Parts: sequence; C-alpha cells; structure tokens
Amino acid sequence: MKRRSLEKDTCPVARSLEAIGDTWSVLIVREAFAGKRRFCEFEKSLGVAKNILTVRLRKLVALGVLEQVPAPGGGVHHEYVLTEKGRGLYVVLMAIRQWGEGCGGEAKYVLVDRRDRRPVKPLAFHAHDGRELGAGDMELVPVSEA
Amino acid sequence: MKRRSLEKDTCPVARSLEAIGDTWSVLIVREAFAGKRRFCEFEKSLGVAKNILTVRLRKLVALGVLEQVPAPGGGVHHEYVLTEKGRGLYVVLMAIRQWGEGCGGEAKYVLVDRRDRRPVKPLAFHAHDGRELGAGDMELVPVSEA
DNA sequence: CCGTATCCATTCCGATACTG
DNA sequence: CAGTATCGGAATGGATACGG
Repeated sequence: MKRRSLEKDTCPVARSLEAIGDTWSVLIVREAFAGKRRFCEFEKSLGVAKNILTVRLRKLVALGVLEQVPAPGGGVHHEYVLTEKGRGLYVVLMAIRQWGEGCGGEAKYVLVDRRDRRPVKPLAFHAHDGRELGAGDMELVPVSEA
Repeated sequence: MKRRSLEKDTCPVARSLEAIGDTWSVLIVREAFAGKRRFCEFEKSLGVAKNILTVRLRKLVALGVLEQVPAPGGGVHHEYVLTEKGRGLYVVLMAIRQWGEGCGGEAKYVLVDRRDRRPVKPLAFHAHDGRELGAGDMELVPVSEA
C-alpha cells in the first residue's frame, strides 16, 4: 500500500527523515557542501539519472534545504544553493561521516578549525557543569520530566 | 534497473548511508536507544509490518549495528541490542533530531544527563584549544593538508 | 512471541529519447 | 545545459495467513 508519510510524526527524527531519509538527497546535500551548485555538476559527480535528480532537487527546494538563485553570470540558468536550514545539516553530515570512518575505511578528509587549521575534536555532549558525556551517560526523556 | 550499492563507495558518508540511509533502520536504531529490545516492541512502537521489520533487523545485525543476545530471563527468545558500533550512531541521531527541532515543530523529548537529570548542551565541535566551534567555523580539507 | 511465506499495489531507479 | 516524457524492472511497503 501507500508508503506512510512522516511529515506529521511527532518525533523530530522521523520528520527530519522526510527530508534526509533518502539516500540521494543526502548525497546531493553533501555535494552542495562541497561547492556544487548546478544541475550538471550534481549529475556528473553523483552519476544520478536526470529525472531522479530533478525530483530530488525539487523536493529539497520545497523543503527549504536548497533554494534556486539566478545564475551569477546573469545567464539564463539558475543554481541550487544551500539555505540557512540546509547549512544546518552540516553537523548531521559530519556525524554520519565520522561514524562511517570509525567503522572501517580510512578517512579521506578531516575536519579542521578554520582559524588554526588544526583538526577539531569529535563532537560531544557537555553537561551543565562542563563534564563531557558519552553516549551511555545520557538518555532521552519526555520534556515534562526534565 | 538495479539500485546501486554504496558499499564500495570511497566516501564514508555514502557508505554509512548503506546502513542508515533507510528510514526504517534509523527509526529502529532510535527505538533501540530508547530501550526497545524485542521484536514485538519495535513492531508496536513503529507500527511497521513484521516482514519489513524482520528484514531490517537482519540487515542491522549483518552490518554490526545490532546484535542478537540470548534473552535475559533464559527464555527461548533473544533480544536485539546495540553494539558498540551501533551506539556510535548516537551523535548521528542527535544531530538529526536537533536539526528537525530547529526547523519548526516543538521538541517532545529532551536529552538529559543521567547523573543529574539536567538537560545537556547541544552537540558541538571543539577546537584543540577548547574553543567551541559552530558549523561555519569549520571546513573539510584533504587529510594531507591538515 | 517471533518470525516466515505469499500476494499485491506503490514507488523508485536507471536508461533512453526528446526539447528549448 | 537543464530539464521533460516515458518505460520496464526492481525494490519496497503493507496486509494477511501460517508455523514453531
């Protein structure tokens, strides 16, 4: 039957998946962070079929992750650039990337601090008193209990 | 035609998507973090069809995200628990969750420190000197340049 | 309880051809 | 270049029935 939509789901993870639960969409966002802006650039670097790319780009634009802007050269074409919301996906991409690197396969890229060009520490959570917490130190509870 | 496999992709993001590029898998992992362990628990909380759940659980086990352990009560059933690799997905889930929360829709859950039950600070990157960095403060560069 | 086995509708993906 | 149109095959999702 029809695939269930997650738009109305109360869980923010589920709702996010409506946008990035799809493989091509994530890869397109990754390319966007890598500086790709044009239809043919995405097409070539991802090797995705045009019709699929068209649909995905449209979806990402509709969701506010990408936006179409007029071509810089004043040409007839437009480009796809990340919105503020789309740029917020950076940490998501980095989290996915670091997870993938940690499990076999060597790192091809490393995340560095723009100021001193030195690698940054992997992301982490911090308690209110400054302690650093591992995954096992935290849990998810209803807002009412916090 | 056949859907392309991402297992051999050189990009760690793409490879990770082989495991978590699928909506149900992400939701299952989310439930696992929420303490769900048994087939019927996942089934009920997600409302997913049994056959699909079976396939997804098998895939997650095959990928080393979950593992089957004998039932605690010594019963005939087993349970699905997150492996070390699976627990590494915590930051990914949290990144996705926070992105979803930041874009409309109020939070239903909050992440708290197990020790003092107080909310933890959102995830962040930290430079080598302890400064906290936002997404805009970092960039991805080839390993050779770092 | 924990699956397995079918069945069917829907969706998706890739290829190709075509257009302005 | 940037799509649109169409097509066939594959995968997916859901329902249901059945079994140890």
